[in-house]
Amino acid sequence: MKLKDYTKIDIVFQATLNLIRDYGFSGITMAKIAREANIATGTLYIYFKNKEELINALYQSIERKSSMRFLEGYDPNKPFKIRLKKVWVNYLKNRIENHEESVFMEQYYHSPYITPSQKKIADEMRTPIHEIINGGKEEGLLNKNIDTEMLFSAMIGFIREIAYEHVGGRYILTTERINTAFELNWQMIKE
Amino acid sequence: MKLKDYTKIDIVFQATLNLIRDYGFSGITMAKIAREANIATGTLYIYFKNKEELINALYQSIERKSSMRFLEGYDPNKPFKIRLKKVWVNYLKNRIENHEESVFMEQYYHSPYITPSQKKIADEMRTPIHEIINGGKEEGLLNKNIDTEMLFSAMIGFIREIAYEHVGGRYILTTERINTAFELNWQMIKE
Amino acid sequence: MKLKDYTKIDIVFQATLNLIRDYGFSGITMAKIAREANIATGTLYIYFKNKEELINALYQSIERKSSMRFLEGYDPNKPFKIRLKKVWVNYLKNRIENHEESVFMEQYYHSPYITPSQKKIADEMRTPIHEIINGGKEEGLLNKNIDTEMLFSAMIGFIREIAYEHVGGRYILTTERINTAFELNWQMIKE
Amino acid sequence: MKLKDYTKIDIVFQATLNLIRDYGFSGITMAKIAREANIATGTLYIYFKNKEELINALYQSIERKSSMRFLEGYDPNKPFKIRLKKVWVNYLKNRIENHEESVFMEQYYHSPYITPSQKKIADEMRTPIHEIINGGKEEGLLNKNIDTEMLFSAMIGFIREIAYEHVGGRYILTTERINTAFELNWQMIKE
DNA sequence: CATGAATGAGCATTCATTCAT
DNA sequence: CATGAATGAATGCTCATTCAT
Repeated sequence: MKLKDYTKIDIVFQATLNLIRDYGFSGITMAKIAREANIATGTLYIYFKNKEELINALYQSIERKSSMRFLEGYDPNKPFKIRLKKVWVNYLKNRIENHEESVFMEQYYHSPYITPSQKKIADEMRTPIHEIINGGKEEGLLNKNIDTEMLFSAMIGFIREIAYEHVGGRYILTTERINTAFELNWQMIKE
Repeated sequence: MKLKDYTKIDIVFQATLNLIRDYGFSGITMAKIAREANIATGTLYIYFKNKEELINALYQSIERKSSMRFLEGYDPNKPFKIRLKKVWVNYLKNRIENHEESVFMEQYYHSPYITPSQKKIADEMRTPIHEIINGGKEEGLLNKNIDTEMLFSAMIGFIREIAYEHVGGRYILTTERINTAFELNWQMIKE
Repeated sequence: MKLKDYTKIDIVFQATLNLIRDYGFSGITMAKIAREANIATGTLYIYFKNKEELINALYQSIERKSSMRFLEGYDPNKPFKIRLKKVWVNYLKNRIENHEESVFMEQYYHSPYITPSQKKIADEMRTPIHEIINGGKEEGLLNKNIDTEMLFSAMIGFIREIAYEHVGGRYILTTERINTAFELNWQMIKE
Repeated sequence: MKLKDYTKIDIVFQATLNLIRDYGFSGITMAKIAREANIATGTLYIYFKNKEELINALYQSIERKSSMRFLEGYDPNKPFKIRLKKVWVNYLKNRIENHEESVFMEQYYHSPYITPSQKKIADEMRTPIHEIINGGKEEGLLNKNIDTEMLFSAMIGFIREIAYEHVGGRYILTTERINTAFELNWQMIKE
């Protein structure tokens, strides 16, 4: 018997992301996904009950992968600013190197596919970084008078924006510029 | 010559935005738009050659309207920080009060409907604010060593983020919080 | 505006019956129905929400039509045997002249399309004839010792069977044979 | 040579009948049959070339089995009426106890699966009973003036009808009612 | 033999667009 | 202008059949 080939799932995910990159979220069809993944349409339905489940599974896969990337190389013993910069740069790199995924995530959030429970999970994804910020406040390094949500938004929003500028070719990020950006952000949130 | 009923066009635009808010970009159909606007599907094709043109016209309408909103109450004679805050708050208010429009704009940017020429126009929409920033630099009030694009991103990204948090009900903005946020941003970019 | 053309519904019904006659109940598809009716597939969905509703509407239409045919030319003032023969012959003629409808009805009864409520309605369709039989019992013309259901079955089953034989070309009914058949049935049920 | 596992074929047949009972003729798929029979879809194709052959084989199996059941306990030495009643009751019992088979047979007869040659075989299945009737005529016990086909129809149609009523729960048959029914039929056809 | 993953033609249904009124 | 019925290509999905293991 031919065994289920689970690597096919990743091929399908990548095919879907490619199509979203090229045609947008509303341009994807099961037939296009199958063609891009070099499988038959029917095969898609072996691995996913329907289109909705494919999209949702892709979302969860990306969420899991990017969550892991945020903490890559994170060393809890290093000083706070070093640790924060690590996460900050990881997040920026993730948005740049996996730009299609980021685009997908944002479009998914405003699509009919997302369910309230998944929306909640997406929202909760932020808590690990909130905790890092709170840790910084406790160490007396971050401004305790500013709500964590606001400090978080200041960083996340900035990163998102410069990542988009970079990917769009309007403002290419160099190591120097990345360092500058982080310092700018640091000035903003530090005590 | 009798002019076309432009009010009806606005009704169609609003209907489309409502649907995108409720069902997402990929959930809209010409039939749904017509029903939501209380007209016949055929009537849509009197005002718009096809779906693509409807979407594009909606985009341009929103762009025009929001550009105007940015400079509402802007007084070139006021001091720089006042002027900047005016634009800053206008931008924030626009994102909150016309959230559907903002969602549409971002989804449109990643849809098959946008053309390269419109993408360019969308990108150029940023120049007025760039100019304000450059004015601030010339007055010696903003950090000249930081690229305008970066200062711009720091502001725009932050605003976008807290607007989303507010609309999503996760971090409700009060006048006080808005003031705090602007001051935070100001600390970041000022000389 | 082009008005809804309700004669189209009958054309669709006839097309469906033709297909069931030629390919059987399990051989019908919406595309085939549309082609046979000389309309576009999409048009079917203007008149029927989906395939199930089309089938159900066809069922109800046939039921209504055949109910009417049973009592055609029925004169309540005529003697009982004459009246019974009228209904008996009407039923036989209906099964022969509208054989496709009869085949459809029986297949429908054993299909996934029928709902319990419609099954009940189908069952209740028998009551008018039950009442005629009961009338005959009261007049002392039919055997009171035999359950109405049984007398009913004896007639209906016989008619059904000879109608099938006739349509299948195995035993062609002439007026004489029909008369003989009715007399046979009458001998069976009379007092 | 090892014989194919004929038990498995019977399991498949039973599974198919179950599904037809529950979902109707148009609701059966090879996958459902396989699942109901607790085997893999591929296995079905070891025993049957394709779906059509499976259906046809099921038909022939049922035909063979029910033919045998008609003459169960039939004793050619018994008096005619006893012999006729034996066959009559056997036929009734068969329709009741193997209701799914009966439903299948009738649906099959009006399906795209049946071939003209099989239709002929199905029609010829009636001859044994025709012969019994003719025997009765020769013994002077049945009405010679009535065509054998008509006498046959009067019996078969009646039995079919009361069997359906019984299975449908509308008119439950007891031994007494069965006896009454046979006597009714006998009155109708006897000399 | 047995399995069930893989296939792709075919199905029910939707939807942008046209057209008769 | 306005309508909504009509169209048929396209979509999501199913299913008989094949095939690698």
